[in-house]
Amino acid sequence: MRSDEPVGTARKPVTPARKKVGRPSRLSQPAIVEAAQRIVDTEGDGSLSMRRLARELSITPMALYHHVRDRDQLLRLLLETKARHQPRPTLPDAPRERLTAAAQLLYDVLAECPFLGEILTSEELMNASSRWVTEAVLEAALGCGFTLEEAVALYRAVAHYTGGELLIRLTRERHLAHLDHPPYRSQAMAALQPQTHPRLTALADRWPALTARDTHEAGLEALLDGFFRTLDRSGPPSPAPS
Amino acid sequence: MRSDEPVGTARKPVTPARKKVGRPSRLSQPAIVEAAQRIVDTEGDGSLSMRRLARELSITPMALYHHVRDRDQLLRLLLETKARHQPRPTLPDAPRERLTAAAQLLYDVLAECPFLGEILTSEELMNASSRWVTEAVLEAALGCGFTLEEAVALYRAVAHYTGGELLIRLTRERHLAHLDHPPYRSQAMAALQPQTHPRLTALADRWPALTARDTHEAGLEALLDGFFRTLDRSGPPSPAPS
DNA sequence: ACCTGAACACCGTTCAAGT
DNA sequence: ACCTGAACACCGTTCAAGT
Repeated sequence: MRSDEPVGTARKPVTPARKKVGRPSRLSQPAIVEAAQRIVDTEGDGSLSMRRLARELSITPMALYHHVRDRDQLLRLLLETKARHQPRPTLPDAPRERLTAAAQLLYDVLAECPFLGEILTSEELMNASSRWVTEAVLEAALGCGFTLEEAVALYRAVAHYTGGELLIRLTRERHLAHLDHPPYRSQAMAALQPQTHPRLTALADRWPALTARDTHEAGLEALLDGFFRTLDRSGPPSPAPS
Repeated sequence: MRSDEPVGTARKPVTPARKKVGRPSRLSQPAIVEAAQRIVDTEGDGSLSMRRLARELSITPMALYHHVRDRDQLLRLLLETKARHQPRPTLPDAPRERLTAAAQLLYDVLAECPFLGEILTSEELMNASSRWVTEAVLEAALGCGFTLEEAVALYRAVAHYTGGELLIRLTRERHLAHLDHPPYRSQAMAALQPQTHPRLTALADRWPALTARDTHEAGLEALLDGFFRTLDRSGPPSPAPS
């Protein structure tokens, strides 16, 4: 609920406490964002076009451009609004657990945004995501004893890992949904020659089961573990052997 | 060069050793893919549309659909061709170094594909990427003593991390290229309140420098380190404490 | 079998004009 | 200031017809 970020300002958001009481000029940035969210929820993010959105609001497509610079800005607005209204759980106090929870939070927040792939096509993940999640991860990392540089590097690694996982999973699900011909993977797997791809062919029939498992948490844990190893090395004595 | 995968088959690739000598019916899947690659190289992947491609080949857009099922297949074809022709360096023999090199290879191969984001919108990274890279990572992981399950989990974590990094970096660069208004990040950063976002505001001016650094290898190393830690725990005695 | 032409159902955005 | 209408320059793809 707190008004946390600007983002808006196509020209001027204005909204001067309402005109009087009559018609508050109908259109407003929040109203647009809300309508956009409605479309995404009911028809999927593939249906969210400026024209479709205008139709939803019963206005001309061009009217939108008075409250929003372009489609990119609309998508960012959408993600930020979502992130702002996301519940903010209290994180554990123990440093290591706090960091894990904060990193997991990034996943949870971003997972709410099926149009994430489109955002990525227009800006970085960190900008797109809500700043409070970033803040939580940095804070937790510093609390673990990482330096500023290390904390930022850690944040970025977590963001890349998380973003990659989500993008791949989301698009995979979307794709499988409306598919008539058998998934491309089956064909590709079936055509592998054992002599050039021994492990893949050996794995072929178990691959679907193996990749269906949710390994996000395990991978995240490994990633954080790896960063903690560098901490252990530099933290105690021993001035780095090699 | 070796013909490694099928992928093709819109209806039938045919190409019956050439008609005789006259005109080999002009259009062919390889020719289409090559033209597409030319467009991507010279005009960027944003320009690669079926219509633009048809213009490049001086044919009707619809003629393409005789050799390629749809735009999705064309993109996959493009990535596979690229991956197939990519040099295949000999990896080090030492297991750990071999795994690191194989994982790095995934990055190198995928980095060659600016249209990667579009592929992701249509299939998984592993399918899209060349199978030989996957094979190399699995082989290296097994050589390190991981089980099949662990090796697949490791591969997936590496793929997600790599995919996320590349997607974010690629789209960031593309975006910065044609940008008139100041990047969104500056605005967003400038508007942060110190009381709610103390570390981010403290970092604000150093952020560009910190995020410009290439931290891919460090993060990858950390991720692999983390997986090796689980190995150390289960490998020697001690039947898992908790 | 391979290709064309016309059409369908869309896009994001600019520009000039209305109130 | 806020919105409309018409237009520009595109998309991917289907369908019926030509050779």
